[in-house]
Amino acid sequence: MPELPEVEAVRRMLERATRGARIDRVELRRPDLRRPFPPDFVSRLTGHTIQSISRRGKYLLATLSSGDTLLVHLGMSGAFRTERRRASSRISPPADPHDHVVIALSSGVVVTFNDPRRFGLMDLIHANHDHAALRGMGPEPLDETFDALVLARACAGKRVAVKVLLLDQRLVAGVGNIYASEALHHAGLSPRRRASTLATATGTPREAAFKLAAGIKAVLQKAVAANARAYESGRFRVYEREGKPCARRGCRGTIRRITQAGRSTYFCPACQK
DNA sequence: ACGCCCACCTGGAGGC
DNA sequence: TGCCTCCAGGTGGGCG
Repeated sequence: MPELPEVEAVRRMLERATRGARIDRVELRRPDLRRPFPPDFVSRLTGHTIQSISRRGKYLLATLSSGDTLLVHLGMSGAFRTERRRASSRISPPADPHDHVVIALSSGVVVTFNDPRRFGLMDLIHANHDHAALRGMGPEPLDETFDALVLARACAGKRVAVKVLLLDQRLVAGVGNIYASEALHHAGLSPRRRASTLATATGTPREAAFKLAAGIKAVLQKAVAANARAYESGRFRVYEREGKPCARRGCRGTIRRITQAGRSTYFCPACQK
């Protein structure tokens, strides 16, 4: 469940479950996810302590006592679960064929990474180095560094539909297909609108840029506060609500689904202009 | 640089 | 029951 709010919920869970514990054992059940694990992956994790878990966009970063950072992306279907180690076995049994990585901690907690589609990613970043995946990533949408001005500058001159541009992690980090639709609905903007219409030619924000920046912050903030439980409860305003009435107060529109850049977009033609 | 398309991989849902 | 097609929340490479 991997857009910013879902990744943030995973971060909180992992931080509670792993912080301060030493990695006693790492088991790779296959040689790769989306890409192969680095050759020294297991040895560079084993014996080191997890100091903190942070997040950048949709990436999780575990800072280790060695100075290395474990980088994780959940892809489309990646998930972590944690459990107390069984007294009888050193490591949890291979219950699921998609349990690809099993990490046993000194605390007795076992962390398992499960990912059926295997679009996930794990890599190690050496101390004081950066990583190609994080280079060029846009600002955190919930930081003050992200606002209408930043958004407008990124939109200026772009002919692409604004919804498609929102999926570009170089513009803003962590927005995916669900929250792109939700943010545009919140802002009352059509997903089909050209990105360039949010800014003047020189990148000065128009009214729509203020609305969209606020919409992105509002939907993400709300989802983070709810610990990203909206997906399970189906509590979105437009996402997967094709044919249902628009949830906006006073709007009599019906939610439509269209395809943009090969992905589903949901919106209300009546109140999103 | 930009915008578009496709591939990566598995599983679930729905049609016939 | 089975077989087919389509769809899914992400990313990145390649093409014109």
